[in-house]
Amino acid sequence: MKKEISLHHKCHMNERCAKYNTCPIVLVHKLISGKWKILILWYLSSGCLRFSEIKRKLPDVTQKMLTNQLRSLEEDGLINRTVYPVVPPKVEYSLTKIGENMIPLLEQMYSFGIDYGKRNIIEKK
Amino acid sequence: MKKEISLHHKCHMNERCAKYNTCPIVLVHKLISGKWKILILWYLSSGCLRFSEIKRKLPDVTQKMLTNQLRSLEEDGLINRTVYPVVPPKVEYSLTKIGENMIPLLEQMYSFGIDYGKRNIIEKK
DNA sequence: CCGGATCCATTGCGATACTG
DNA sequence: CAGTATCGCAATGGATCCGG
Repeated sequence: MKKEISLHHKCHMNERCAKYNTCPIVLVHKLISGKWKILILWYLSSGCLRFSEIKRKLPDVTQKMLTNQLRSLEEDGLINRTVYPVVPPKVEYSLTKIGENMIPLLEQMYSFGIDYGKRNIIEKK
Repeated sequence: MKKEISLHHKCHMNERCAKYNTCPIVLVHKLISGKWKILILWYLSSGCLRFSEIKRKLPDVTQKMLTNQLRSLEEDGLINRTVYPVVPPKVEYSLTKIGENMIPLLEQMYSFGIDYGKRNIIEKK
């Protein structure tokens, strides 16, 4: 652990992370720091969902914004978008192969969330 | 793994994640989805840094935005802000105990970033 | 009906200048 | 050095319309 930290402690100055633009953590940051991306990926980690189903799970997001986020995730190769030419229209979203690799990360976020919630109760927030 | 997924596949509908506002992943999302939070936490995971040092590592962030993000992280109990009453002013930031619990998560993001980068090279992007 | 595109009103953010 | 203050623009939300 200590050793792992030492490998990046001079981020932007060592061989693994020589430049800001090629730093892996900067890359991940760009992928998931969209306003709703983590939640979208999380919901899709259980299986594919329709547009309206995702929207229902995200009460605070506007339709336009959700469309933007889904398009961005699609461009980054994290989710698939499947359009069924039926009436009424049906569009399904699912994780790509690469997107599925993010599931352990999402699971760990979930665990941290539980831990964080407990600590904040203890520390009376 | 499959079992773990089954525990949240009805997120917002089961006992662990009954409501949007109490869902652990929503909580984590609020903590780290700020425009620069992941990167700030990552840089601080190697040790405390001064305001100007963080700024130097983030060429694209404005001073105002960096201040906002640091204040928000402080409010959420993820980082400490230490002011030294000297001239010129000196302010240091570091992870709190809770913030340190996020380091494994950040390490996993870093690993995913490396993996994602490799795959995109292979798939000629 | 569903997914998405369009038109404004509002908010947030960046650039710059200024201060303790 | 580490912020605040101010202003103008770009991103965002809400309502509406559209096409299948």
